[in-house]
Amino acid sequence: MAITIKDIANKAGLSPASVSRILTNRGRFNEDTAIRVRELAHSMGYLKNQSAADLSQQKSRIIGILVPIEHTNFADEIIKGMQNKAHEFGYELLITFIDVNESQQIQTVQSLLSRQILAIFMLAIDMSPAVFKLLINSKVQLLSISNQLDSQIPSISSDNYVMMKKIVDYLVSHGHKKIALIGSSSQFPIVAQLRRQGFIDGLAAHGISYNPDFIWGTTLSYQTGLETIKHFGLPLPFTAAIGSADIISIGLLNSAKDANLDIPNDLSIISIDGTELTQITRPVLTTIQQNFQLMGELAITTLHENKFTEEKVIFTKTKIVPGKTVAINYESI
Amino acid sequence: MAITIKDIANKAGLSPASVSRILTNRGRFNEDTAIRVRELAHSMGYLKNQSAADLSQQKSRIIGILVPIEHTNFADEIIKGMQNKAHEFGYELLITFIDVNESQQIQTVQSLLSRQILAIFMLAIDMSPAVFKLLINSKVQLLSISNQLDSQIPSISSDNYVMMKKIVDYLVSHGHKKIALIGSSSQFPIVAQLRRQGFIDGLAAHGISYNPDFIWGTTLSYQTGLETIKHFGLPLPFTAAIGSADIISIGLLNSAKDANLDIPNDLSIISIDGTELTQITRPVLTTIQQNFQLMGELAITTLHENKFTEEKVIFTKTKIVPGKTVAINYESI
DNA sequence: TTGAAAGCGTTACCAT
DNA sequence: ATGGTAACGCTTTCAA
Repeated sequence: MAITIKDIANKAGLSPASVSRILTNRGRFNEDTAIRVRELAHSMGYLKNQSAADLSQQKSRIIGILVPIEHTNFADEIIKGMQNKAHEFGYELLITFIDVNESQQIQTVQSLLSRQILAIFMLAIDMSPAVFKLLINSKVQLLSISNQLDSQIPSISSDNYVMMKKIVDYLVSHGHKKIALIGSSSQFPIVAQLRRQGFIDGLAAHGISYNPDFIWGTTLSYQTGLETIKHFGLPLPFTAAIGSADIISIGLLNSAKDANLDIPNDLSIISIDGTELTQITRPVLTTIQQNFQLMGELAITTLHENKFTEEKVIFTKTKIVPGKTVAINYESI
Repeated sequence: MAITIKDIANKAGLSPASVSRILTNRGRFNEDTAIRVRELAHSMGYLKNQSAADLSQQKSRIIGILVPIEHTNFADEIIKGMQNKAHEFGYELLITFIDVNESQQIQTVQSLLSRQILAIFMLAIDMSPAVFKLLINSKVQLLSISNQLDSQIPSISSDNYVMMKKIVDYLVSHGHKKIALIGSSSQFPIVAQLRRQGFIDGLAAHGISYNPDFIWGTTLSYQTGLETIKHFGLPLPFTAAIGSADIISIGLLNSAKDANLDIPNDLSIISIDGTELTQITRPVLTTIQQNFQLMGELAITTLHENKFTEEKVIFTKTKIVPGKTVAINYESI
């Protein structure tokens, strides 16, 4: 049987109430006895029973994190950012991987909900309607990170529309006019829509009308990148391509190599995300880097400061990190 | 206020005890009333308060997973395997990332321990002594995955000694006699020791005496791989190198490319782990693949069947997956 | 098959 | 500053 507050109270000649106040630093108590109690607790090897505390307080300090099981590597960076701040403010992160199986999703979410969770953060996830309903009804604080969902649910992400315009500006300033967007042609997530619109508007701002065929590929996968060259055939009808995720860009790079293309002279590539994965390719990828770690930190601090009622949509900055995969296109100049 | 068992009991004209028995499928009850109660619970939107249940039972179904924050990507595969089985048996996984900061490690472990956890699984982790002591004293079931610790603690991993001999056999059968081992020269983890010994004994079995200088690199990092060529200088004194982790092998591959070496003709590379990362390089890496997903599944099933008292060390099989980075070394034939 | 009641460990209110 | 005690929601033993 483990040591309880009662045991400490007995040994200290105090009531459980006092010990509780001291150990949680709540309410009034004498600092001298406090020192004694803390000492005692430590020497007796006391460990708080968090279930009892949660039950008593009808709430916990747990934040549930939903991560897609096929998670892109940037999820780790977001979690890292959250972890830093969570530790600082005394939150616990309950990380759960969810897969596409809806019944499993529901079970997972319910098991989170049954612990009087403080909030649920969703990483790059598009919910199925059933799960969505479950979450909405649960009244816990929701937050979508690196993706935007319903406008009701607060989100932290990059401004995908603006980001895409920045990318187009960058490529156009390097002489590119025929540009492809790979991996953002699906209807969901909303991020894909925003990116498409930013892409189209970005081109239009330079007086370039976009070619619908150049928006291709539905999934953010290596395979999508790998199939790009084959899909369009040689010679490629564009001089630059935007990979909607690092793993796509790597696939694209590899398929270009397999087709004996010279990167960046035969094809310029710029990658969205800019995780460390982009540093291990040859040539090193030019990217627009999202600040995932900051997203994670903001998620926690904003929750902690209870700011989600005021700010529904929070953007973090992106920056272009030049690598060796974008060349100047002299032909069009 | 959320719906409780009492609310259901009232509405059903039963006692809380009966409702509890029905909802948990424990003890005896009338199947007809059971159907009614389950129906009622569902329609009222009942959600079990798990903290209360854990408190009452003085235990939980939570398994704590400790993952190094700089985790290699195979951690995801292990977790995936665990997740499958955990779902099947009704366990909850509480995944926590721990970093090198010891005080943070202690806090993390304590927060796990304060939830009457069922077991703690450690992924590729070497504990600091303080944390180790904490865990040992806690009496929870411990398990080390993909690493071996103290012989007291059960582990699931590949047989690193045998694996290394297999690698050596493979390289020798391809005509290599001068072989380097990159990234396993540190004292810890124990895995590194086992690999070194397997390497030395594997060579000895072929009558090759090993060159201590060829065991180089302490960390399992990209950087280690990247610095290998520079460290040894050109021409390389060996014809084949073993990367102790995929990320090392990729670094090695890149530094070889940067030095204008022709892989595999100027240098053969074989990588340990064989995660999907090895498929996105050019040329594709030859690897010895560990079965991480199976490790994860075995972790859960062995716990579930309470077999850890019988079997302390469980090995999963490894297999060589040929890529394009090992060539036959004709010179030595 | 069902119910009453005690108990899990902590917290918080109200007294003192 | 400290103590007594009810309460949190669920489980379990024992009795009916």
